[in-house]
Amino acid sequence: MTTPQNLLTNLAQPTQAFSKAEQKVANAILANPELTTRSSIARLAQSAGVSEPSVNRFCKRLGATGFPDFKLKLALSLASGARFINSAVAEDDTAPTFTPKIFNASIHALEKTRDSIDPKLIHHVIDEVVASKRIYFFGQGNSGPVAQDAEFKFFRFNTPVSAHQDPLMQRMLAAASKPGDLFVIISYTGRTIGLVETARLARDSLATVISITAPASPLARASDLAITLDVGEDTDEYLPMTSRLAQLTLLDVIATGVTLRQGQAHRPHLARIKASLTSTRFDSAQQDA
Amino acid sequence: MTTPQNLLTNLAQPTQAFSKAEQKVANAILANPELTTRSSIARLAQSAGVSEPSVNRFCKRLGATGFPDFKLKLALSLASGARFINSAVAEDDTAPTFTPKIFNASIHALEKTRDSIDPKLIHHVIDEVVASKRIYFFGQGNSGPVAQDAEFKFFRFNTPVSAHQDPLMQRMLAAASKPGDLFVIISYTGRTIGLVETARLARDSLATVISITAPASPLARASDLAITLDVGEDTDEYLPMTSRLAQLTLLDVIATGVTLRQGQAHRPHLARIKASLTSTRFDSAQQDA
DNA sequence: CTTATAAATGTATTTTTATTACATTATTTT
DNA sequence: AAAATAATGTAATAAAAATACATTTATAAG
Repeated sequence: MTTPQNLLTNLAQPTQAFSKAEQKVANAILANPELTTRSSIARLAQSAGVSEPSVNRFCKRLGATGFPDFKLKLALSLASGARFINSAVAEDDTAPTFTPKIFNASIHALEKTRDSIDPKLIHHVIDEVVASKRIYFFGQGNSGPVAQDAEFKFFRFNTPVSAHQDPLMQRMLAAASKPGDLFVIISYTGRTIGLVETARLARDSLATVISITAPASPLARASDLAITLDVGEDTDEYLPMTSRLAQLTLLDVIATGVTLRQGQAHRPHLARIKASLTSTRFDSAQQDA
Repeated sequence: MTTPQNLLTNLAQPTQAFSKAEQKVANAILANPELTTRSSIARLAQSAGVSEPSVNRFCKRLGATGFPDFKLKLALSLASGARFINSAVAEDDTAPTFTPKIFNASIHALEKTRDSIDPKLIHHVIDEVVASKRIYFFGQGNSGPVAQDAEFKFFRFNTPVSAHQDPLMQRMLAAASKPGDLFVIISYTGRTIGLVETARLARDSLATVISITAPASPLARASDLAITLDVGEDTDEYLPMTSRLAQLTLLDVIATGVTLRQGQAHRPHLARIKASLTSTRFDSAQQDA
């Protein structure tokens, strides 16, 4: 997550204090980074119009132990798609250019989330889910569908589960809750007033509240456990979505954890659900997703 | 998307017809692939207990032009997280081990989708969306929340839009449709009987039908335009989800395309929506997602 | 405007690394 | 068991990279 990813972007930055020869090398690499990863030092030196030791020095200056190590890091940096990550969609983009940009932004968000998740917290969350007698998923606006998706996922377990998007219903359920009830509240900002109040109501009734939300937000503070997602810079000013993918994947992680915890015991239950769906299909017993 | 990703997995497969010396090389690499990417051929030969040419031959057998090329491909294969991709979640996994597995599976699915999307098709879809007078998003089961998410995304445009999960409502709307109506039908399998019939009904009424579904499925055939997603091997036998992420991202791509197409004209409309949400927040005008 | 100094770059050499040609050893087939 | 074939290793060669050192170029002080 440190050097490799930024190597290419580093090269391109005009702020870099490169000497003349080094700048030539940087330009030659930037002209065709892909090729550089398969070039010899002699070839690159020639195409840059400098001597071989200059290339070597360039590599060392950028933190590599030598030219081969530099090539390796360059290849890694290319593979991680760093080229696109910071490039927001622009006015003059067309389908072939903005499509990979959006996918890369999503991929990047998932990578970031993956690397920032604390497994111990996940473990605790799974504990709570397994211990609960009833689960409610709450979300408003864009997070509504995420809550609904979670309902489908968790329906597979024997614990009663439901998702709600209506603020009034959420409030009523929270007020009427009791110990053993688990509320999973999803909000990107963690600042939606209704949801924060709902969390407080539920905790007043001694129910458990887990939130999937922004770090240090009011909702995070109002929860027993908060899984905080900082998907970061909204380069994507048009329509934020990456956070939802992170939320969905996170819920999948939790659901998987619960499945593993329950072990073999619940397999028949799953098979029954699957079987109940086959009649609605043309053929193939595969699950709609 | 071909060799690099599979290199490591290839090595590990016992089905591979390796000679004795080659097997030793494979084992030595598998013992520490990360180190191998930075090793010389001599070092690897020694740690494998074979001669240098044996290592070289091994590399060529696996499709590389030589040892350096092999190292490059190996590094790439490591970077893409290939290690985890085919490793399904196992019974004895714990939070620290299955969490990255699930994230990697999702990331892989998005990468695969990104590389398989035809921008021309996206372009056509955007054409249809822009040309439509009314948009309906249909999904059932797990695809229901996806449709709902799409509704939120497309609500930002001036075209009336709604999402429906109820089969009866879907059927009624399709039957009552007219030219200028656009139906976007989301189904992972493309075999849900109700949705396929709905598509036919809509087309009978001269409405346009776009589906996001499986290749060569009944639904794909019943649509005017079909964006087919083959997220592939369901290693993830527990809870399929990767396809939904691909669908969501794809819808985001389309929505972005529409935004770009409409250009500046609709900016005030967006600003109005954003403003209407601020009063429901603790502070910060940020958008819930 | 020179001259000392330091920085940057290149040349030539050495060292390391990878590949090839060929000999030897195992393995299979008849 | 002998011939043929495949597999592997040894030794030589070629390629690549790094180093030491010379030369040039730039910079600053007098």
